[in-house]
Amino acid sequence: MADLAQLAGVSKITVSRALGDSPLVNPETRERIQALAREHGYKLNISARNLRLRRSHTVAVIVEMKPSTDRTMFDPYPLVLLGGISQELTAAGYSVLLTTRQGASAAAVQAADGLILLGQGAHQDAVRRFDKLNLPMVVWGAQSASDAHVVVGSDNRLGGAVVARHFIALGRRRPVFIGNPSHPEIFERLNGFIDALAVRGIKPLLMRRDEFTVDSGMDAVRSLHERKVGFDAIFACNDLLAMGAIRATLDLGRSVPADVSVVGYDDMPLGASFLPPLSSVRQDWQEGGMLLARKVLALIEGEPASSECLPVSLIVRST
Amino acid sequence: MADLAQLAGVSKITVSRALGDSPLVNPETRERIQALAREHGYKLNISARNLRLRRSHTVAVIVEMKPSTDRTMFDPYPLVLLGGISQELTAAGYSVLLTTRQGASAAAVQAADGLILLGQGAHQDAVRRFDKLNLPMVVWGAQSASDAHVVVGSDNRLGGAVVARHFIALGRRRPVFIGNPSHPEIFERLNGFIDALAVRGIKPLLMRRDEFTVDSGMDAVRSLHERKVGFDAIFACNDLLAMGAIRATLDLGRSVPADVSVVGYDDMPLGASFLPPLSSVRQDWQEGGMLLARKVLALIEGEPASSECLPVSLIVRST
DNA sequence: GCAGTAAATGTTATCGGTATCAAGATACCG
DNA sequence: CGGTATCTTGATACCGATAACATTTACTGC
Repeated sequence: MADLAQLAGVSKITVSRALGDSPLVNPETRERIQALAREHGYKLNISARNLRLRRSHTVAVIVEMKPSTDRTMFDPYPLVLLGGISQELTAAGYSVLLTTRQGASAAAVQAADGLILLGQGAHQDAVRRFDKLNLPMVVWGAQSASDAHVVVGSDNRLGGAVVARHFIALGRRRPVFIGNPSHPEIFERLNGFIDALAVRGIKPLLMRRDEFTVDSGMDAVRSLHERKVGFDAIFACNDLLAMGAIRATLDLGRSVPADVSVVGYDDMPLGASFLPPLSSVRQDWQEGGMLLARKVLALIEGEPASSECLPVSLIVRST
Repeated sequence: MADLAQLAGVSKITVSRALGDSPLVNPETRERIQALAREHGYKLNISARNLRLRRSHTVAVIVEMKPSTDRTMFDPYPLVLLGGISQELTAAGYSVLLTTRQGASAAAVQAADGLILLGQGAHQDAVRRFDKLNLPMVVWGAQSASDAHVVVGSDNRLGGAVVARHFIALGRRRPVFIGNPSHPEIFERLNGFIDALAVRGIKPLLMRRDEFTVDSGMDAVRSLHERKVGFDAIFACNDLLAMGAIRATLDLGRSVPADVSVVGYDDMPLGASFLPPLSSVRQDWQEGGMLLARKVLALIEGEPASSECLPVSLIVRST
């Protein structure tokens, strides 16, 4: 910048102002300097600017990424969140620093202006850990009573309830829940499910399954059959599990949806093409991501931001 | 840091060295200073360090993200690339700055030490654009003759050839290719397919389909049927297309694989659970990501790095 | 006892921008 | 014509770290 100043015959600060489109500089001077900058391929040193402004215009997004078949944030679906976040932050002139839990100690995270945490961890441990950084922070996941921070998530409790009511309307009496309720989100779905069924005095059966795969879903239904447990409705907390459950049910010679109703969760694109087309609870990840981004930005600007729960909708197809 | 220095009764530079575990400071002093730093919650200012060291320890990853049903880098599968990249960079103490094409003008990208470009764009336009930044750059995608930069990609040509040989071994005579060859990678697959078939004097039929979805695959096969075109093998350049193709084929009353062989691409997890279990070409995205990361790191360190082509393997299941 | 060496710490300059305040030039007012 | 407001530009300091070189201290061997 000093060189550029000399070339233009002005001072550094004038160059700085010219490049920043400050109204303080004479339009002619500005044009001249900007032209010179382009011509010489001048590029601003972002680190220097960050230092001076005490702002990095960067938000760190921390994902939980375990190399396992367990439900990870790097699985296809929650990732759309990232798309929403990225879109919104970019529009506001911010950058996204992508980090994993392990890598979050990497220096650059500290330089971020804000933090978005995807998945608060089994026991909020992640939340506590990053709270120490003392940065504006927004968390994606299930809300809990004791939240000191801003949480954005979809209404898992409602998701469970909607499915329960659907089953009730169909006259189902022996519903089964398949999934792993040790994930806070899943736990909420289960609770919503249970509570809404309780209104009619129905108690669902919990089939705990840790893996969110087709095979796991098939296995769950086979296991029900072996144990000679009757059931006429299945709420799988993920579409893959639902697909597996449907397949196993059909294999057992029972009809879906005549004998057994099945509803999945996430409404993944493939679900509509599944045979039979899968009914599922849809949550708008994209919108969730955008909301997360807007909330951090607000916090960064010193404005208040509140937790928020996104609605979900039941997509009824053929199961 | 100045405050910390005063607290410890030493100079700033000693603090800097102590926190950096420099062997130049007395171990006792170091301990004392580090303890003080922890106690007072001191955090290094990364921007200042970046400025001084002229290094950000950050690599920008630029993805192509269009909000469309077209094959985007934000689709589930290529995203595993990001996992590999992230893992490797994190291990090396680097951070990942995630950017989209549009957002790549965002300041922070310039501060990166290196660039990873996922998808070089229809006509290498993206490559040229980011070349101007004059940063160490590595590109994921298909190699072309005129590459001035480092390209890492899986061997799409081999992928096509492997499928062709598979069909030949099965005695197939009328193969069809479904996909959109305007993507460089797909174009390579098609070429490998064509060339390997040519050895036996077989010419495949190209069914151009722009969307990589189940519906699109079904549509392709129906269209073949309507036009009364005979076929006994289908190579779909993506698993979803393959699934759709299989479904439509079965709907037409023909058997898979007795009448028609079908092979997909990507070997997505769901493929194995599909009915019938899908044969597919597998590429190791994770490994690709790690390789990309290692190459940029090498370039950043001033070491040479060469383009590389990852092997693929045909997973034969039941189709 | 003293030169010589190693260990520990300090002084100063610097990375490349921007905020603050000051100042010169020009226009406008009564 | 002095005084004030506006426009444009500049000098200086500063953001918070580290590199290079300087200095002090302790210890060694003869």
